[in-house]
Amino acid sequence: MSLRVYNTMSGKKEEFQPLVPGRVGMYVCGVTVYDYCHIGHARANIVFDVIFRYLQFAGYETVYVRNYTDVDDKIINRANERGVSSRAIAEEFITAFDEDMAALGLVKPTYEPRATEYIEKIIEICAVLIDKGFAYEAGGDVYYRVDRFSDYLKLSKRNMEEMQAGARIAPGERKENPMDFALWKAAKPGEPSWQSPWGEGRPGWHIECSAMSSSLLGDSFDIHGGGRDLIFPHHENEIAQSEAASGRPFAKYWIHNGFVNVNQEKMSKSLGNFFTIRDILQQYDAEVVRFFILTSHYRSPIDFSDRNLVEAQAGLSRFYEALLHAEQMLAGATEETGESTLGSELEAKFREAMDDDFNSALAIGHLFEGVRTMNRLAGTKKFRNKADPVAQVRDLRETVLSLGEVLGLFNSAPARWLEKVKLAGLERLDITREEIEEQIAARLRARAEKDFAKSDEIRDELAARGIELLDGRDGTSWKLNPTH
RNA sequence: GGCCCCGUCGCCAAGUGGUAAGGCAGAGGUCUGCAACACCUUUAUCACCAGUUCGAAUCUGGUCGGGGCCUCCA
Repeated sequence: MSLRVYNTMSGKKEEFQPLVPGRVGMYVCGVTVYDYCHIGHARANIVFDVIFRYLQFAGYETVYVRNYTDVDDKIINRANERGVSSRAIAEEFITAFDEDMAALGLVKPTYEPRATEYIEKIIEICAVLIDKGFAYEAGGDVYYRVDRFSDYLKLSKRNMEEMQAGARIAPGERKENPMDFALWKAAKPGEPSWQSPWGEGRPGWHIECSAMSSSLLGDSFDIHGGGRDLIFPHHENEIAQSEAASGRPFAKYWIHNGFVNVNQEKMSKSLGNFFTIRDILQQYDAEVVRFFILTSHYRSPIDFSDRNLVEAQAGLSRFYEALLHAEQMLAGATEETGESTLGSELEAKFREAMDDDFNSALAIGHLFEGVRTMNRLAGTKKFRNKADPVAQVRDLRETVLSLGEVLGLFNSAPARWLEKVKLAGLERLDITREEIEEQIAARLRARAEKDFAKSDEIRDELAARGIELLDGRDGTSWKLNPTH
């Protein structure tokens, strides 16, 4: 089975064949660093984090580039509002971004370039484009001449006439055509600027990605990713710049992730349903957020809501509880001679799912089935003395863990993770662990005296407050009712 | 207006021609003092209509409903 990916350019799933066999170059548009990241950024970055991990797992030597846009109108505006330099704003939010991504458990890309580190390359591309007639200078600005690039709009499949009907030239711009876009902007007072053949100025938004991708991955590379909203104009313009400048095809596969809605509505500041990653991690475990995102296909829209997150937590807990149980059962196992093929069977299904355009939702479905098998085996009578079941549970546990690693899941020690989620939930329920333990002790006394009425009363009271008691061989433990 | 996407069990969500994965919730059972956990069993013909086909949730056309992009945006 080989990898197939959905390519926005063709609108179809295609056989994945990298330019150089066994190697992949992937460029993903990062963020403009002027504010904290929101749940939408979390999704995009988690999606490409998993694609990166899976490509490596599938044996591709992968170079992953994700940039920081650290010079931009929004950064400048924010800097002016606060009366600090735009560089200070950029630094502040690059640090915040790094913290957020680390909190979400993302691996580091191979390269994380900043636009301002590639000014020379940007100027070079602008000059080449002017040379070739694809761009022109006007009053210190440099614009891309859209009419000259016959493949323009091939990615977004839009219609030039229609687009022009609605396009306007903003005051101060000196465009030949309203559809032309800025490659270089003449400096205004107080703005960060660099010396160029056209005077002091700064790069436009799109050119930086052309500069960084060609510098780090070459003129042609395999995968270019980002959110759906970047298809037009950003990615369309990148294609126009890069292909016109190099005369060679730009990215081979275009991968775009779907949006995040909040309670069925588009997320926006005006609706007040705008959540930063920081907000969310106050309330939910990072792995729950990741799990939630990966249980839908990356191209589908997803709905961020309390109900959905609570469900995700219940699902992830099922994995950790099974992992914990398997660990405990294995700890006392005496048989070492059994055999198992269950792990490799599970891995084959997992690969098949992920090979089909990174279908993480299906892959997780297979993992759930693996968990059920594992639970069933570990629950058989005299389990510890049975050679094959012991080997099978051990095999499944290791496989679930290693495949989970590809998705960035199950990284925590099960007991610790379950404990952490439990304690976090307690704060919300307004009950302390001491209180619960006192109640458990009281109930145990009642049970010892066979006063089951009292015992049940205590249990029901706790249940009403969201705490479920579990009587086990080694005494009574408790857990939170996730749907309480 | 242009381009694009979606409508699968109470909820979430896979499935793009061969007769509907998985999770949550629910029901019955095993276990349990009774429960919970875990396990077993169980719950859909895929918005609607008309076509194509031996055969369609999957293809085509239409209807209804929802959403996105077209201005900065993951």
